[in-house]
Amino acid sequence: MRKHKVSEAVIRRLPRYYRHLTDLNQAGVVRISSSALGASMGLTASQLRQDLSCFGEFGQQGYGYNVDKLRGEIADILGMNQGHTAVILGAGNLGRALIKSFKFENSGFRLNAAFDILPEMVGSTIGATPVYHIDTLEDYLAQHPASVGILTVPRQAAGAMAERLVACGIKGIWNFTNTELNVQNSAVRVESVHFSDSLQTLSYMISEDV
Amino acid sequence: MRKHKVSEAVIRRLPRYYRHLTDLNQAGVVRISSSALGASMGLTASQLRQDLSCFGEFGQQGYGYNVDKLRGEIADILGMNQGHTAVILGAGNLGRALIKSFKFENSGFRLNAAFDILPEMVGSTIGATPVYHIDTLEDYLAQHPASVGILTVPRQAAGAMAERLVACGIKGIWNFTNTELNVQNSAVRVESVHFSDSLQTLSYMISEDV
DNA sequence: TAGATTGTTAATCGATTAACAATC
DNA sequence: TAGATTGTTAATCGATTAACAATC
Repeated sequence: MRKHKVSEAVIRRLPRYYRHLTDLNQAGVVRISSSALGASMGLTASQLRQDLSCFGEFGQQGYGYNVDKLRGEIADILGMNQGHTAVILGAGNLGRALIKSFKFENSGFRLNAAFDILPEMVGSTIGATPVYHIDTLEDYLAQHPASVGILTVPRQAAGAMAERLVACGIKGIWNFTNTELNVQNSAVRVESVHFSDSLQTLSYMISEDV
Repeated sequence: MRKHKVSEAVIRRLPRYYRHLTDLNQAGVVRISSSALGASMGLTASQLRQDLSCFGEFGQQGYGYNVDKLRGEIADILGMNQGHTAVILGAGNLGRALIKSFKFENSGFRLNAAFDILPEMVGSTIGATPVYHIDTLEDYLAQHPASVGILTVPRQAAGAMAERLVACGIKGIWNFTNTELNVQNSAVRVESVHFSDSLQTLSYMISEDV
């Protein structure tokens, strides 16, 4: 499906396309042109067509794109239909918020289990997610392989936990700790959500010139 | 301080520089060259020097950069010393996690208040942050202007809440709702944290070609 | 059919990298 | 002083935009 190496800029726009197409779909819109979709997203029609052309031909001359079909294609491209699974390490405030509120299914994931170290957490259930002791991580993953490990542990624990996940054969790490993880195994992909980077960027944008 | 229009790519690297310099500082490193810092971050020395040159001259030939001084300069550039304040709208799971765990001070912010609609939340205190009823938002902000409004409300409420914040003269919105906010007032900057975009990007990276 | 809109090739623009004189 | 490393100018590379033949 991927014709050649796709640039990161393109990849990071795919989830946005998917989000807008989902909205359009729910609003009952059946077809849309590249110029209409682009305009609503602040992109040129050219860019949108160029982006999609990395993966195939999804439109029809004179008509545009079928919203539902294109949405499905992008879901496929993003790997949302590959039955990915996840485990989360750290059931602190942020971990619990993700477990309780984040819709993993909407991104094609199933959250299998959480791991923590606190006796009062271990053995409990958050939503439908069981919490196990972090000592049992290796045993658990050997039985139930996961695609992604989510890191919501304290900063100091991040490196060690990442290593253990990699050793367990995880494919990707979704990193919420405020560190740059240096994962040796280059087959393992790391995607970080850095709250402070985001807030500081906003800070720059609203600040007075010094 | 800013010589000309600085590209977004450069701006988004600044918080990373700041983070690495903070780590170096805490590790007791006093000076660093552009090539050493670049290498540790996966950037070329050229890029790093080019980036910094947008804002001034912070290094010394034959020596490199003083870690602590450069860290301070970047903090200034990011507006971290401008006494920014924030209020948070929505004290649900994610809102509470941010209130309890996110170190606003480390990014130069003070979180003044939270707003929610639930009777059992209103009047309480989370950490040191008081929770008020959302109906009192306008009154409160008139008394205590805030630089940034943080949106951790449900998706459906996002648009209306954004409008109210803008009407109150907020400068920026830190958006955690899974929507693209269409803020009319172009002076108001929106910075979004889209969890699902991030996870879907990771999904793409770990997925098999279709 | 005529109008609309695609996918793609070529042109432009911007960002990254390389090179080097200046100098600590 | 000699070696190291900066800030900046020029060269390269990549991403975005424009243009257009193909065709629904």
